[in-house]
Amino acid sequence: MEPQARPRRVTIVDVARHAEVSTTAVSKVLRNAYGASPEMRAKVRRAIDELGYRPNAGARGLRGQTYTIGVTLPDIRNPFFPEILDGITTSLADTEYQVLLGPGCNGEKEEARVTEAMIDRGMDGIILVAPISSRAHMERVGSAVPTVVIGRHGSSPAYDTVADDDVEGAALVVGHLAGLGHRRIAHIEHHETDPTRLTEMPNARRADGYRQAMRQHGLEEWTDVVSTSYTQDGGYRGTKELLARPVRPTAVFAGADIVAMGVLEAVAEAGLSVPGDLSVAGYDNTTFAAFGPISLTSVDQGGREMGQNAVRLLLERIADRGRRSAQVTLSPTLVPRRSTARLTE
Amino acid sequence: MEPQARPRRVTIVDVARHAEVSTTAVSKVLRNAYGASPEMRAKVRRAIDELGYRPNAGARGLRGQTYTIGVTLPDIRNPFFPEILDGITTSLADTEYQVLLGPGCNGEKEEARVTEAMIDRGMDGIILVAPISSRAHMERVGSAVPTVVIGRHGSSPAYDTVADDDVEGAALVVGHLAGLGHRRIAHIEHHETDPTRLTEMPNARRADGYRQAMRQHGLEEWTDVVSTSYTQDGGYRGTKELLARPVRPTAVFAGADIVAMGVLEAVAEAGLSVPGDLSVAGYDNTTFAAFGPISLTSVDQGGREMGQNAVRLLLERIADRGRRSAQVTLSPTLVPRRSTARLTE
DNA sequence: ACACCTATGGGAAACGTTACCCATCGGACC
DNA sequence: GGTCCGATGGGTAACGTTTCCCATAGGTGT
Repeated sequence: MEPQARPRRVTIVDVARHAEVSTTAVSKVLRNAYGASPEMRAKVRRAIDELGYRPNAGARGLRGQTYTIGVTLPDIRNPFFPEILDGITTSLADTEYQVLLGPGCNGEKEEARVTEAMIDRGMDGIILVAPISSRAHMERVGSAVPTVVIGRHGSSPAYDTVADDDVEGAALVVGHLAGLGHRRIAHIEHHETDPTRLTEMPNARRADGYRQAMRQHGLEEWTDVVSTSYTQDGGYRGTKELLARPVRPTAVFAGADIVAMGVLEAVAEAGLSVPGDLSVAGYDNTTFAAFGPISLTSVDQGGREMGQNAVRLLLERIADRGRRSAQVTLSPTLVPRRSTARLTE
Repeated sequence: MEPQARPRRVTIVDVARHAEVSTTAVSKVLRNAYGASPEMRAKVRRAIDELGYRPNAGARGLRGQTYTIGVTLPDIRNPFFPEILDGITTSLADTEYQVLLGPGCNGEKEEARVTEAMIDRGMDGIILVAPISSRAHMERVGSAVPTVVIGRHGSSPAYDTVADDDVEGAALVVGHLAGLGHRRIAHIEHHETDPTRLTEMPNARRADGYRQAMRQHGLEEWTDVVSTSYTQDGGYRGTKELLARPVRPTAVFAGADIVAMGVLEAVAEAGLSVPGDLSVAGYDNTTFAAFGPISLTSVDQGGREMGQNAVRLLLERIADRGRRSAQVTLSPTLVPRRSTARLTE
């Protein structure tokens, strides 16, 4: 016996027929639009329930909205992003909108593919989390669809931004370490050359903030920056380099928790201990940092708040595409843990 | 100055006009369909490039496919899932399909919301990763859209499955620990009561495999299962309970790496050491397990292969919806690391 | 020279929904 | 009693694409 023909999905026409009204009426009820009496609404809703009708998003998108928000993440492995995502999904939980994520895109080309795909699929809004795309590309996205960029500085009329104050975050770490008596505080940064990225990318701001803070604490002569990348391997390589210095640093400020993971790995491999031989601090306050046996001092960006703010801005912009673009900056906080300790020498 | 009216997106009609052919012809070229001469194809492709045309997925979906594959994950924080995802995206990289992820859904209701949303959005296929939904719900999804379920046993005509042999995986762990001289090997499982889930869920199979293996190694009298959940907190609570036993186990088999994280946390808190006082093994071989300072013995399920197999099955089923459902089972392998050691007493 | 086939191109009707606009019906107001 | 207005309901043309089918042209075989 052949599997019988798939039953056609129930459409707005079926609902209209069943409720003995027009499709227009059903559409009005669905969208809570003006021009439907309470009795009408009740009748239509009953028909919808009885038939188990669900609107086809593609067809809706052809005329109006798809009720879908796209979110891109650069790397699904980075434990910071789930926080942001939580903020986004909880803010959107009791709206009609549905969140869909792009698969982790680790290159500029992949990121472009995903954003294009989202535009093609008629997303009502897009949230780019820590994108690496060029400003021009983000503006193209923003001019096609309401867009909010998380974790990128620099304002554009084409999109809104939400970011933390990375300079302040770096200052918190340096201040904390200096307060513990450290002077030789090194920093591992993500290498960056492109001039606009040097202004906009958080990693560049953190490195700047580190340099400024070292100066302010009179530690300029100990400024020591290793340029690798914001990955575990980058932290590993950077630490190898630092440990080979004639005079070793006593503390390392890793630009991200994921970098700190590499630092801890290299330190363990060298037979040294944290914080005994080296204090280590990260950035992002991921679940990894909070994990007991690791207990990494880190900077909390307030991922949930970032997500919530992004949603707020996005919904505002969906409601009024003409409004001026906004930039939200959040203050980071330091979360001291056991990976940093007073210098005892 | 008001922002000028958004330029209408270029459509197939624009392309047809620009290439001086019919829209039908353009459509044929887009889909590599029969009935277009090489010259026609060239002409149309040139027009597409010149105009920067991109097909509207929603409109396509109304008649044919949307070229979109939906993937649901139960928890974006679990570091096992990125492996599977990598397998999926690389397998799909040079096809026309685009992957979109549902946001982490930690409950049966959330999972249903996401799967429904994906069906509404006309996904051509859906991959459910480690779903917690009832079998009935999965069959509903499978009968609406080609579906592959990863990490769930039990066959259904409505969908294909890909899973590892959890009984064998548990046996690998027990065999490894027994080989190191351990006898009091405890297991932390995810609590399960629903009868069909007891057959289908990997956690239940692992617990079964543990019991069987203990018996086969003549260690039945030491069988000790603590029932919490597959979360970090579950591991923490389970370990607390185990450490309070009059006679403590010398080894713990955590049903998942995320559970092992909780185990390590509780052990550290109790001032004990791993593997000195307690050997710990996990399951999933996540990046966390591979992390040097942790170095957790774990079972590798071959996440990438799972993802690749799922895509293969899904594409087959999209091509032929009538074909019989298939079940793929992969063999797990043990990855011994420093968290397990020979018993020295 | 004729019928017949194949290759190529296009016209037009879907697909499911929304937006625009018009029709109708009471009741309020002068 | 006539006019006007607000509330309610529906008809219909989009939206951008694919699919079904028909038309034409040129070649092949007899």
